[in-house]
Parts: sequence; structure tokens; C-alpha cells
Amino acid sequence: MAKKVTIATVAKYAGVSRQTVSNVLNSPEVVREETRRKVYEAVEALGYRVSQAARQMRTGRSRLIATRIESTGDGINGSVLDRFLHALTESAAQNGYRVLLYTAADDDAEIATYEDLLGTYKPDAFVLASTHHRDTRTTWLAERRLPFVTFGRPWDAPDRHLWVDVDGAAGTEAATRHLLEAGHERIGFLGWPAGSGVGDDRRQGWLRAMAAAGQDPTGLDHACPDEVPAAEAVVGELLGRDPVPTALVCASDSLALGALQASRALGRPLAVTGFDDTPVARAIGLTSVSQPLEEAAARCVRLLTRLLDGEAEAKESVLLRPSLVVRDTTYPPSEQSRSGHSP
Amino acid sequence: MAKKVTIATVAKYAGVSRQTVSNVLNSPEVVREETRRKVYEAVEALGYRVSQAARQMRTGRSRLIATRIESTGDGINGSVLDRFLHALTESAAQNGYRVLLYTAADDDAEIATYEDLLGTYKPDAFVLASTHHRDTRTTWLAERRLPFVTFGRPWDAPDRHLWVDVDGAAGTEAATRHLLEAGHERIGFLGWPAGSGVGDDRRQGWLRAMAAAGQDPTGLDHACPDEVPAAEAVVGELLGRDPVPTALVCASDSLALGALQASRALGRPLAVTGFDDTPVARAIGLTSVSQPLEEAAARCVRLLTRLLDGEAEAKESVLLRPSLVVRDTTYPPSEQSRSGHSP
DNA sequence: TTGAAAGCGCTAACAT
DNA sequence: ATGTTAGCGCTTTCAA
Repeated sequence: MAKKVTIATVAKYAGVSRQTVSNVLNSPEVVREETRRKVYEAVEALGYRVSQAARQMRTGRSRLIATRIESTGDGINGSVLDRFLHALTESAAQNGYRVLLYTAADDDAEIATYEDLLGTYKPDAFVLASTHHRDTRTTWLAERRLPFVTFGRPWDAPDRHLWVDVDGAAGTEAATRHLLEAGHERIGFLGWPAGSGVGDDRRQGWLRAMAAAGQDPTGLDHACPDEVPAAEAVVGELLGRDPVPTALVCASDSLALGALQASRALGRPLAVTGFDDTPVARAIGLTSVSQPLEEAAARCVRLLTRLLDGEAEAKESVLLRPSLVVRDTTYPPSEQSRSGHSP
Repeated sequence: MAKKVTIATVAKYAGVSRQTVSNVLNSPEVVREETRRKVYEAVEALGYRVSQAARQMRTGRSRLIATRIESTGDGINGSVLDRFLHALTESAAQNGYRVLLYTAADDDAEIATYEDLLGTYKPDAFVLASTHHRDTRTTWLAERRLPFVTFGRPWDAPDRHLWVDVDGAAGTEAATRHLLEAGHERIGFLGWPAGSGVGDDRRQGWLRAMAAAGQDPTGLDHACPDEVPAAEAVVGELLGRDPVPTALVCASDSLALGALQASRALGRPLAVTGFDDTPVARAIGLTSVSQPLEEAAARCVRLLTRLLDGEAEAKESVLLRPSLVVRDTTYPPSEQSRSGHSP
């Protein structure tokens, strides 16, 4: 077993005092160049690494960012948060932080976890995803002036805290415009029941594009829970009624998949766009709105580090633009799209 | 800002010494019942929580389990590891551990991360997923006698370490039997190119079931990279040749989806089974082999805690049985399966 | 620029 | 059964 190498070991090896080593590590500019070099060499040679626990005892900072890992639920959209989490872990590491995970069944349980974590591991900050109306978590954290960033806008009281989000409305607007340009006349929307921040935002984008094109959205706005079978049922019924929409902008890839299945089952052509560019969309060749998750995660970390360094500027919150990934999804598939899939 | 409550605060509040509080926390049985109760009350009243950093300085244990979050790749199968990670986080928490995340591009990068982590955050143990042939990570950790468990068998040198895995061969065997019982005669296999532990294992299950049924597998074994379009291409070609398989056991839901798409595009019926029961399988009604991930995660944590408590018994490694989730995937969909999807 | 001393909160060993 | 002492590895005064 390798002997433990502490700051003292390094000091001895480099022929300086323990203090000097600490200085080199924490404020290098205060140490003479040559000494610094010697210390760095010793660190290298011995493979020294600062003990977080010891450092934390002195400084009170853990260099830990806590975040929740959600249960994947329906799953198709769950992959979005997983990708975000991956990107967050990477960005955090690049900035000298590590990500600590927890689970929670609901907001209250999550708040209870904050209390526990803050007493034990003392994470320097939290990253919250899936913000929603009447989000008690942000209130709780804000009241205690704890550092945190949300991935997702505050849907009620704007700007009580830092956040990063993706402009969902811009995404559905782009999708709608794309369908308009492809010559579609009756473009419907399939979203979630009104009342969810994200869902309503995505509906707005569709409405905006329709208005801009002088189209009447009346009777074209549909909603159901975010599940494939539910969407399939709704769209199945839809396709049996007159007038039939020729295209459908969906609030998620789950809904889009359901819509597509309904159209296939009934043999009625329907152009469909999804949201989140999930693996499924990629797999089945579905046009979908793609969120810049790596960018979002990086921004979260950046806001957090600045916040922790006291450089928090109130209005640094970020709204990112998504992009539209266009794929061929006419049904039945054209020869062209088929061949596009072959290696 | 709430004043910091340490063990001393609790001691004063309860009218005992600091040590007694520590005893109550760490070896309650050594303290008189009444004193214990007083201390618990004080802890409760003050909302006291032990500082991990301080405890770690004394005990050398961080109560942290480190694990890698993988980039989702193709994504359809990625969701499996995400679910495992979620379950791991939950099991860990139930046992007083937290999960620390890291990313790594390959084995070497991962080993470098071990070195860093062990020097800084000092996780008590690692959980590795996606074991493969010539896995240098397990060797590195084992050589240093560091505590770890893998989710996935050691595919080369068996039993140099603790592991938990799911019997993939049993899964594909069950899938094959299911198809045989449904009356299929020519049941093919679509897997990954030979050489991957997991892939070869799943192929074995199919072979076993075929042999048991007295079927000749010659010419029915196919392989391609684990991507939907690749599978689509392979199966597309397959369906144009004589003799055509009537069913296909696939090594993943990605492959199964590709197979299904090919069969639909060509209008040739084909029964398909997938592996992992991913959200996609659920969404499109695909029969698939389901891994007991919660159970697997719980077993990992259990092995780890025992290992850390020195109760490590060499051969406690666990091979879990998957289950077959049967869904109706004939094409075109029968009335029955349709209606099953409606709410 | 470098060194010496103190203490963060906890627990293991020992003493009462 | 309870209290006292010491020290984990680090950084922050303060002094040299």
C-alpha cells in the first residue's frame, strides 16, 4: 500500500515548509518562481493530491455540486435529462467540481434531502432540473440564500434566481415554419394539457408561427398525457374526423411517435415533428427539435462558479436557442429516406 | 444564517460530553438508555447532522461511492445504465452512501480519474459498469486492493473480484422459446459482431434454445453494429433472400427496432424480440427481455457495504435472471394489440 | 518570501 | 457509563 502523501511529504521533498506548498497551490503568485517550480516537481513526483476533506474543514467548501437523478418515467424523454447530467458532470469536472447524486420522489422529499446534504456533505451548490409552477424547491433554497441554478425557467416569479433554459417556443415555431414551407396547410399541435410551463411554452411557438402565416389554429390544438399510447389514441381519432390535419407539431418525441404509429396503422399520411431529438427520433427518422444540452450544462456550471466566487450578476440567466433536426418522415417511407438509412 | 451546530452544541444541549454524543451516534449500545434518548432529542431539536468532512478526517471513510456516467451513445440502450444509476443512487442512499459521478472517454482515462478521485474525494468504493474483454480497470483496482464491484461479469479472468450481472443467455433463451411456442420454425438471431462478452452471451442463449428444440441454426445467425439503421439494412437484405426467417431474436432493442422497420418497409411479416425492455420497446409494443436493474443495483450496494465492513466473502457474486416481457408485435398490428393501446 | 501556530469537527484510545 | 486528550490534513492568521 502506497504511503500517504500529504502536504508535509511534499514540503520535505521540495525542501520548503508546509506553508509554502499550500501557498503554491492556492496563491502561486505569492511564491518565488524557482520555489514554485520545485514544489510543482515534488507534487508531480509524489503524485500528491489535496485532500478534499481536510481542505473543506478549513475553507468550508466541498467543491461538490449536488443534483437529482430522476426516474426515467416514460423514458423516451427521460434521456434528455440523462444527457444533461452527463454534460453537467463533464463541465463540473473541468472546473474542479464533482457531481453528487440524490433521488427524490417529489419536491418535499427533495427539500428534505437538501437539509440532509447541507448538514453532511455540504455541497457548494445545487443544480435543479424540471422546474415547474409553484416550485417550492427554489423558494426554499432562495430563502436560505443557498447557491443554485435551475435548468428550466422559473415559471411563476421570474428571476428570483439564476437559470439556464432552452427556448421551447422558438423550437416549435421553427418546426411549424418548416412544415409551412413544405406546403402544409392544416398544421395541428399535439401537446400536454395546459398548465405546465414547458408545455404551454411549446404551444406558444406553434401559435406564433401559425399567426405569422395567417393560419387559423382553431380546432387544431390537441393535448394528451406524454405517453405514446395516449398520443396514438388521440391521433387515431383525429385522423378519422374531417377536416384532417396534414401535419402535426408535437411537444415531445413520445407524442410524435404515437402520432406516427396512428398514422401508419390507419395508412393515412401525416407529417410529424417531435421535440428533444431523442434516440428514438434519430432511430425512426423523425424531424425533431434539438436542445443544446452540453451548452446548457456548461452555462449552469459557469453561472455556479461565478456565483460561488461572488461574481454573481443578477441577470446572467441564459435562454438558449434550440435547433431543428430535419429528417424525412413521410409515410410510407420514400425510396430516398430508405436509402439514407443504409450504410 | 443558522448558527452551525456541531457535536459540542448537541452535547451542551443534552447536558453530556461531546464524546457521549459521538458514542450515541456510532455505538449506541454502549450508552445508557436514558442518556441516549436525551441525546437523540437534542439532535432532533437542533437538526444536527454529522459533518462528513470531519468524520472522514478521523475515520478515513467518505461514505462516497464513485461511478461513471456514460455518454448515451445510440441512446436506446443507454437508458439501461441510466436506470441502473438511478437505482444505485437510491440503494446507496438507503445505506448511508452517496454516489459521486465522473465521466471518462476510455479505460485509461477512467483509471486516471481513479487516481485523482482517490487522492481528493477518497470514495470508499467504485461501481463499474460495462465490463468487457481485457478490462484494464478491474485489474488496476484489484492490484491496489481497492474496493469495487462491477455490474457485468469479468469476461476474461473469472472471479478476481465481486460482480453482479444478469444472465443474458437465459434471456435470449426465453425469448427463443417463446417464439418456438408461438409456432415459429425459422428463428434467426441478430446480434453484435462476435468478440463482445455481452453479445456472445446473448447469442449462446439463442443457440441453446435452438439446440433444445432440435433446430438447425445454420445460416440464421446474423450480426451488425448496435444501430437501428444498420439493423434495418441487414434485415432488409435478409428478407429478400430465401429462406426467410419468420422470427428474429435480437441482442438489443435498437436492433429489434431496425428489424421491425425493415419488415414494415417491405411489408413482410416478422416476429421480433428485443433486449432490455427500453422505453422504445414499451412504446412500440415490442416483446423484450427485461433486466432487473433495481435488484442489480441493490446487490451491488449490498456487496460493497459488506466488502467495506470486511465481511467480503469471495464468491458472493450474483447472477440474476432476467424476465421476458411479452407484447404483441405482429405486423400489421392486430385489432387486439391496437385496442390494448387505447386508454 | 517563508515559517510557526491554531483550529475546522470529529472519533479512537485511554482514563475516570 | 462518561469524560479527557490527541490528531486526521489543510489553510489562515501572524511573525520572522
